Amino acid sequence: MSNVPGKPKPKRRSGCPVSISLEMFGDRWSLLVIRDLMVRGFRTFKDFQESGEGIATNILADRLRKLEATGIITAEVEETDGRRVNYRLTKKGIDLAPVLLEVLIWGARHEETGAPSTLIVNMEKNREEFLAEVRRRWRDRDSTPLIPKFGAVG
Amino acid sequence: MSNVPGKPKPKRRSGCPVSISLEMFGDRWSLLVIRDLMVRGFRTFKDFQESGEGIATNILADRLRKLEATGIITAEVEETDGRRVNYRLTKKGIDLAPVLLEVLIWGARHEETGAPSTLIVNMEKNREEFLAEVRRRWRDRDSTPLIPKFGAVG
DNA sequence: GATAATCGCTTGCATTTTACAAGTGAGTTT
DNA sequence: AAACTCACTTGTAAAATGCAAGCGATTATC
Repeated sequence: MSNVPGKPKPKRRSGCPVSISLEMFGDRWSLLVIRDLMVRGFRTFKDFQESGEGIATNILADRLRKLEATGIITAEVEETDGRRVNYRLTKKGIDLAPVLLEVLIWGARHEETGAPSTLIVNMEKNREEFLAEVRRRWRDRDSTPLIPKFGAVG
Repeated sequence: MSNVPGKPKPKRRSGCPVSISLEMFGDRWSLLVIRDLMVRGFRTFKDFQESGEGIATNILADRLRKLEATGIITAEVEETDGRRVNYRLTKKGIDLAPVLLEVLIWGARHEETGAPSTLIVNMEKNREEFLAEVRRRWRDRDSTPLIPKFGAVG
């Protein structure tokens, strides 16, 4: 399964894990979709559309397709309603929880965000606890929101 | 220093720290520049150009400008050579180390990368130690590379 | 059982961003 | 002062994004 020499197929910029990761979710939207699946209990296309960030439907469809292609999420039609497609994080996807948590902490610390500082301080102090809860909810398919939709800044 | 009410300046998509963070470095290149400043000892425009990832010079110039504008890096002309501009991470910039580390670990775990697995396992086990070294090097302005340039996959 | 909603998209088009190649000007070396 | 290095800028084509509208397959309502 290794690259046979002479095959000019290197679509990757480099072998660096950071670079390879960024090729999968290094854009303005992918991590937001993952965030919503992870801590807001989103499951459907419509959920994302109405998330308030204002993602265009074609971009959303494109991102969902790509995230599925890279094995970060799965998509399956709901049994009880054939219109609905349920998106879920895979193990690979839920493993992005530490990344998301660090991004969240960094943003909250260095920018004026809508997140209450007490909540952030709490998450910083109890990183592992927070991550454990995220993972538990994923295992249990528990879709009740863990983190609220932060309001506007100020 | 707070936003005066009535000013219609909300260019931000939402108050979520993740969203705000992504507006600053959520693209294919910014985190690579930060990575190179952080663990490869890069300092100049030319360093980035030759990093092997193949960033175009206009994009690089744009990213450096934006990262400076958001306070993640600083740029100053070298005293001993007026042609050279030295880029450095600010405190805000070095605080992205945990984000980068988690992205690195995730990529190495879930994709076939050029990073030796022993190195990754080691970093996973000693996250804090690794971060402490990154911070020490930043404080001391120690530019010797901490992590090598990973080769192609395979 | 026809009609109207809902859901998850797709399509067309204008705008923005990116990629690629070449060039420029300030500063330095020879 | 000629050649060279460095950090960009400029022009142009290609690709990605944003926006509005539409569409086909369900499902709910009358």
